Amino acid sequence: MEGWKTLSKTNVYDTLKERGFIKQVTDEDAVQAALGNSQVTAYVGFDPTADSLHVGNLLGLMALAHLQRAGHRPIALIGDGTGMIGDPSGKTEMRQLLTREKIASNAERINAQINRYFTMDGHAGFAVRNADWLLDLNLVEFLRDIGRHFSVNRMLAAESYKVRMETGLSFIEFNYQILQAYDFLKLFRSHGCTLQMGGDDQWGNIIAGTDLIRRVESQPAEGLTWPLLTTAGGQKMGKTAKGAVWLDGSKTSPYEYYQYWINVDDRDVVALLKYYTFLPMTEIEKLARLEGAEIRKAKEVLAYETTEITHGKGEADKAREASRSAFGGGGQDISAVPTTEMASSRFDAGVLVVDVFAEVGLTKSKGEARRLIQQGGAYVNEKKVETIDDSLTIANAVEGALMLRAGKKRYHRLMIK
RNA sequence: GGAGAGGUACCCGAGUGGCCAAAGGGAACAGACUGUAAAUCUGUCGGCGCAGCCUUCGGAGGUUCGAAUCCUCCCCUCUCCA
Repeated sequence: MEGWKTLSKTNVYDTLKERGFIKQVTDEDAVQAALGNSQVTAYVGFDPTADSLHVGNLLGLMALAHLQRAGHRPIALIGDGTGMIGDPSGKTEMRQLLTREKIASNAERINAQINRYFTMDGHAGFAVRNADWLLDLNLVEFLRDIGRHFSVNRMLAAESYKVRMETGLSFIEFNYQILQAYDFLKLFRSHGCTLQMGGDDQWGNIIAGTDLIRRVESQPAEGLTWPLLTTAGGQKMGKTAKGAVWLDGSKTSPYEYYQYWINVDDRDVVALLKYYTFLPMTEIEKLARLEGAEIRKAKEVLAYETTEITHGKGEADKAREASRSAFGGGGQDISAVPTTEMASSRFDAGVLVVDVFAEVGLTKSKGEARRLIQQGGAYVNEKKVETIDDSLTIANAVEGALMLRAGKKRYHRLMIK
């Protein structure tokens, strides 16, 4: 509480608003006043559907971090209880149910991951698991105490269930909202949590929670959503051809992570700087003034800052150097480029370039490698591979390594040992 | 449980005995143009020892010289009825 007074010079609500985090709010004046006058405990839920969070979850982490920086108390709720069911919001079909063990191990890893984004000392901020209170619920009791506050008519009318009304909605999914509302009530009671935040697809679920608290506790609770981000190209934020961009460095390397951000569409840069970095608005406005090829500088800032937030300064430096050296002069550090080792004996008789590209994962198959070469997109040490019969020997290596390139952007280093 | 519709490559979706490795679109990939951006144009887009061969059209069998296409059984999805 002491920290509150010293940190609260500006109202976080305004910060969130100018950075684009506000899409819908239950009661704007009330939320703004609360965040400006007192310490607020707020929560965001994270689903343990995978063993790592991805860029799509990052907005929630950023929002919580902003709150904590302003002296408020963030709670990260890991939905290992609701995860047993699967949130139908915005989905067109039933989500694959995960096993209990899988959810538990995912929750464990996500819990560890969240530490990176804000302090979770149990005091300034912390994580909770809803399995702790959901798994042992007694159905009949629950229906009497909580279920009676929900109107099926209203739930069915909700936008989030609309799509599913046509394709089918299972009973357990239909209950998801009730459980999420119950989570909010639970956190309200045990931790004085009065604000739930989430993506706009969560609006219905959040409202269900504030309504429930009003009904059973006769006290106000608020909710807030941020917009669901799509890139200028119409893609979901954080998705690439290969799938999600993960926050776990072993699933998406810091270098790949950096590359994801530097490759964003020009039109998205400014918005992304606001969402995904802590740079002051004045700084961002300066970057926003860049035009044409200069925009790349803003992208480099974006890539560096985001990589630092998720992977730390050391990795961010390495990724930046690797990126600079790979794309037009500058640094020397190529240690962040994906690397594979290969025994020198393999090179004695010469290895087909096609085999190497496929083996290293630069292409999915040898056929694809052949096509790549025929189309003139395969390079070894920056020299174009001319024919599909080309092979490599020790003589091609420079300081015991080969730099392979597929297309313009994908590099892979081959160490010979 | 009853009646009907359907399951085709990453996604959508044509094809209903040979001309089908399977139209078309989207996504993706490469090249040109660029700024590691966008747009546009061109090409590619199952695998391989690549003028040929192998494996695909929910699964397993069968008919046939020949099947994604016909038959049998099974699995799954959707709609209506109970």
